[in-house]
Amino acid sequence: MMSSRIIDTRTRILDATIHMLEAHAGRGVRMSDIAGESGISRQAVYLHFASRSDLLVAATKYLDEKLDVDGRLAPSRAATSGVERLTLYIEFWGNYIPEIYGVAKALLLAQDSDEAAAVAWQGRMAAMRDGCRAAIEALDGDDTLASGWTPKTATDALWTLLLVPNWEALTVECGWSTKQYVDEIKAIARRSFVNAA
Amino acid sequence: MMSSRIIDTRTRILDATIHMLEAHAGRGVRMSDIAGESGISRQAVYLHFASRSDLLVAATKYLDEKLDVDGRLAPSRAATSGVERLTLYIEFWGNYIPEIYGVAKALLLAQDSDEAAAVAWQGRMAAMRDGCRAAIEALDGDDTLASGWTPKTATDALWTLLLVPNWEALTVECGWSTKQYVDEIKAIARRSFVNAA
DNA sequence: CCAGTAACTTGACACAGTGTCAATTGACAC
DNA sequence: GTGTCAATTGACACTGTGTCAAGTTACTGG
Repeated sequence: MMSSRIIDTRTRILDATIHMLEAHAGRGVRMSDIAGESGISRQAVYLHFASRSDLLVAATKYLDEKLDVDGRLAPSRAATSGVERLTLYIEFWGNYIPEIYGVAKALLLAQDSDEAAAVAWQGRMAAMRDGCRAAIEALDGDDTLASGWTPKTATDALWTLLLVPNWEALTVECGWSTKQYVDEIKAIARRSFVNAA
Repeated sequence: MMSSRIIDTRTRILDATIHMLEAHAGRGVRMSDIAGESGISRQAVYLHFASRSDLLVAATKYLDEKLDVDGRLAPSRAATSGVERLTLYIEFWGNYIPEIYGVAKALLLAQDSDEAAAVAWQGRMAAMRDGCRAAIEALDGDDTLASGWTPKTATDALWTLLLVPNWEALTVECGWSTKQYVDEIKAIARRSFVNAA
């Protein structure tokens, strides 16, 4: 079979990409580094991915599948109240970020030179926003959305709160554990978005 | 006097840098673009700044002076209560970000290739953190710091809340006005950090 | 077993951007 | 007028991305 070897190499490149980005926090990883880690020549990478950003985008998609993003989202989707949904969504995302951090950071930094990377990152963040919207709308449906918010503005604010740079600041810079991060963000979100009533 | 022309050119480069970065949101601005905008040759820029990151760092310092960052900080420093200090600091910083956004973003993106840029940005953010700490300590001194926080964790959280990417998300991506941003961040901060008592 | 095909290798090169160097020009100061 | 220093010009080294062409290896199907 011809495709098995193709897929194999492709997968090896993706695994190597993720490994390198994870190890170097997404900074300063070159195509030649990834090729070396994959055990193939630099040029051969281009037989599978058109460009660096193409590879980065594919790596994020691959990671989402590998980490079973849909499976992990199931608990929050099954929540029976708005508050529960909000809590479980933060729980999911807060524990997910550390696993995608390297790739996310690389995509974030590639925005400088590369328009395609910027678009791809925005797309990935739009998906995360859907989860935020669902949680806020669940709150709104329960009449437990704190006063002063519209569903749109509350979604904006929750989405922003959960952005990767915030996780980065609190854990990498301030030395918080992921558990601390999750707990505090939950507390801030509850105080900000959930009506006391 | 010989130094007047030197300073003049240096200043022209800094103004051109800020102008270009502002106009292009900090993305894809090259040394040759800055030189062109300054009306000098690309190589001449290196007579005044050792490297691109050196120029970016100098531009942020120059901007801080030009925008009179100390003068703008005076109101929050003169606050007579912790709550007032918190509010006025958010007011200051929230209105300051849009003016430094281009340069800030460029420095942020330069982190990829450049270690010096990363260090410089962290230094600038450390300065912003001092303002956060002062506000939190003022709250703590008034016994109005919300329960569940230590001064350290509250400073971490407030500092993170005020980071540039959050302003970027809410204004650039979500379409909020700066006034909206300032008001909502104030509300979130008050609900999160100020004791109801 | 042999022919063909597809992945991969190697070496070369184009291109963009940063940073350096040397020789030259031009202005201003003493 | 002569020296000094900013700035110019042209050339070049270096890094990283992306492309191309020619050759090699390995598997596949007749």
